[in-house]
Amino acid sequence: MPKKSPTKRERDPAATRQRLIDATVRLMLQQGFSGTSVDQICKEAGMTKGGFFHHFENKEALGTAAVEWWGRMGTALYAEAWQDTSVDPLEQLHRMFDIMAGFTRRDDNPVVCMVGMMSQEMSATNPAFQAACEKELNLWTENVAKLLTAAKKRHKPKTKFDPVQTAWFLNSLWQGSMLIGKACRSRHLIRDNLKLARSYVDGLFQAN
Amino acid sequence: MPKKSPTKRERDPAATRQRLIDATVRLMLQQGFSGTSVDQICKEAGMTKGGFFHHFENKEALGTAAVEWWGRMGTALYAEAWQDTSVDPLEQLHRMFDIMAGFTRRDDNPVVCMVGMMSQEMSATNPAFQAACEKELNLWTENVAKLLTAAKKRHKPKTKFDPVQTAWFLNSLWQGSMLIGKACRSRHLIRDNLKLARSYVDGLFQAN
DNA sequence: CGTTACATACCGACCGGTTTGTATGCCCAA
DNA sequence: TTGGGCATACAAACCGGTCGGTATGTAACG
Repeated sequence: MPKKSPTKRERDPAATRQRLIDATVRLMLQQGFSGTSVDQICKEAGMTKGGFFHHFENKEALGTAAVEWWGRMGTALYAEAWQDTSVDPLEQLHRMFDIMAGFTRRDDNPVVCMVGMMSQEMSATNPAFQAACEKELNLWTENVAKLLTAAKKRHKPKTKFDPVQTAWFLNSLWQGSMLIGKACRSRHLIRDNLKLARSYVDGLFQAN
Repeated sequence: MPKKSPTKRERDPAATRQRLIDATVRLMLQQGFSGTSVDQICKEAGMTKGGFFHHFENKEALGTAAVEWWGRMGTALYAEAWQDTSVDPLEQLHRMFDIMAGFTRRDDNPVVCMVGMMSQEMSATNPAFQAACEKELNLWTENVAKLLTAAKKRHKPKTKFDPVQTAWFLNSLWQGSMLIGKACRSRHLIRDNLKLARSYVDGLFQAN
């Protein structure tokens, strides 16, 4: 936060560190973890190798930092839907679906999840990445499960269902949608799946 | 199918090629594509670099061959459910879910899909891989869509639904289940999702 | 049938370039 | 002046891919 010299190049280690993470996220979403080199990351961040290894012990540390940052950014994006407990929890879920559908309308970057990518590529061999990904996936699921539980209290469920199990169901569907959307180069497919997911959730409860 | 020498045959190029593909699949399921080196593949297949590049133009060619082989193996595994058109198509779908659930009970290797992994890791940068993965995912969806269409004729649908769209929904759910199952090291989760998927499909049609 | 000529299958050393990571020193703010 | 932020230079392993060579199977020809 200290800003002193207006002209000279600023030394802001926290910002530099974040620049490295941003660059990593940008590159990893495109090429995966193994496919992205430290040199490339440094270049993207306007930094040299020496500077990089000053901030991160190794490439793996950067990877976990990137996953954690992705998780924080994600919860921030979903916050609008998750945090406003004044509205009907079912409405909160609807808002969440709207946010997810909104991702498909942003042309700036593809609809992908770094956690999902990292899981597929690395979690079988790298325990640190596996744990980091599991944590983020758990977080998402917990939030959705909470909403489902709350919705269950407000609305009579049409049939019995377990909120946690259903939340994992929705998370899986979401991750799989992004996966297939990427392979088939189709945002439309993702949107269709979200529609079906929405009506699936609605169908859990009785009308009105 | 040329079969000449009845005795032991040292040189069997087709088998050698397959050995390389098998080794690739085995390693890639664990470490991904970029994470697996040609040297490693050769060692796993009991082969040398020179021999390898006699059979495949480059690493990418091997990758696409592996994806194609995975697709063929997959359709062979699902064949029992997909091909027996004598039974009720809804029953065919049930059998398919049983086959999928069966994957979670085989302790020999984790419940993962090479196409899904390849999609996440490579399809954004490598058009050949992207096309290969898209093709295999399309195949799976087409088969499921066919069954749903047939089921629609035999049973009255409870509400309107598009078989193709629903097939993509199920494919996404399946891929996402394997993804999350890997990250969370849980076969149980996959099984739960399959159960929900099964009742989702059942719920599309009227009872009886 | 036997020899020769050639194509195919495979080997393993090697190449240029890239990888992650280290050692060291400059530069600027406190 | 001192210590943290960052750059330069370099190391050592590893990468995909090439190349010369060898072993083996096959077909033509006498």
